[in-house]
Amino acid sequence: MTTRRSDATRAAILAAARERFAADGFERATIRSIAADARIDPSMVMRYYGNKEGLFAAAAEFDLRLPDMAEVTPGQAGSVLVGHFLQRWEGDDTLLALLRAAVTQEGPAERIRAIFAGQLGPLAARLAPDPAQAPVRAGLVATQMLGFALCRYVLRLPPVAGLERDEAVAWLGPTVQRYLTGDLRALPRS
Amino acid sequence: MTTRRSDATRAAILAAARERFAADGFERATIRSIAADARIDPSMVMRYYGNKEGLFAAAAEFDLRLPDMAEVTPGQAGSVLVGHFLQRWEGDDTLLALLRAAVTQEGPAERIRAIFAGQLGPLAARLAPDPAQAPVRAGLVATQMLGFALCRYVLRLPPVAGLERDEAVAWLGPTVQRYLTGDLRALPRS
DNA sequence: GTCTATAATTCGATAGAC
DNA sequence: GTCTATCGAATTATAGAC
Repeated sequence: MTTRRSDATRAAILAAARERFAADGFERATIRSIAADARIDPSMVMRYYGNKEGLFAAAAEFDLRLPDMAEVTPGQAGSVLVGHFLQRWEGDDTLLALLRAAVTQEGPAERIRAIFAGQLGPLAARLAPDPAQAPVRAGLVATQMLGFALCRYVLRLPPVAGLERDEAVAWLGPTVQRYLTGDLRALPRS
Repeated sequence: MTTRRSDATRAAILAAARERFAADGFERATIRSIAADARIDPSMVMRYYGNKEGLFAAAAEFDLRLPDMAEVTPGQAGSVLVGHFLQRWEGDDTLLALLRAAVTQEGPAERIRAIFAGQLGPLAARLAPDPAQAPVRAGLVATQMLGFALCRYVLRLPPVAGLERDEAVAWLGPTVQRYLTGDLRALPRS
């Protein structure tokens, strides 16, 4: 029994949940509104996912799908990564839902920590001059990428929200590159 | 009548509000809990601030107190600014309250936009090679500083939360420096 | 100024018919 | 599987006594 008759309904619920959680955050997104969007009864949500936290957990499964850096020139890793992040962020509501929820809920915060440590960490470990620095380097990349997403998609700071994608890559790429592979003592030319 | 007998009470309410909003976010921080912390009756909060939004607005007044960069070598602006931000963030709950609330409330989001545009923008205008680029440069600085605060104080990503202040300045300083004064085409050495 | 009492909503969650 | 009805809890906000 790999497929159930209710799979379509469950998928509709998750899609609506991702949209609502992304747009409103965890508290303000209500089970009632999610059910209305999915055109099903609110009690179905409880039946399938137990409670609101269970629904969020199911809706917030996420894979960064980081590109294989084997075919990328080491010096281009920063730009490639920034471009990938922007694409990943704009094509899917999940990261936005996760970010909005993580600010007030411990569960989603832990999920974000797991995603960045578990998926970005290994990439940093392969690129960093000293593998022992990988966690810090991955963390620094997270500060810049999450900060950019925060300002662009959540706070909508006009100058940041208005950047074209290639402008964003041009500005953030070197930053991420330095966090991944740069020497702490090698300061950029002013 | 520049002072009122109720000023002490009002100040106690605002201090408690900042703590609760910073720790719990806008929705989960309740007027009841804030009043309990301030050891006054919940109805006093309504009397003084009208409603929950009015209370938040009063509690979230904030001045970045950016240092006068006149006495700083232009090349040190990034590090000085990063150090100042960290200090400002750790000594006051207001920015944390503002960030947590801004993720789900439009009012606080607008407040953050105003703070960064109105206070960081002018500084960027004086330091940027081309004043026309000042808004974008200030916005980029915001992405890095807010992203760092998000990862360190809200999400508590271990590698970021564990950084010493001077380590943070050493990593972020050059990034902010480049956003403020760097040439887009001058990439840092890898 | 301060407090009690309560109105008015809203929401998560449950019980149970069909 | 689907829906109705509703419970129980929590919250903002108001009215009014003292």
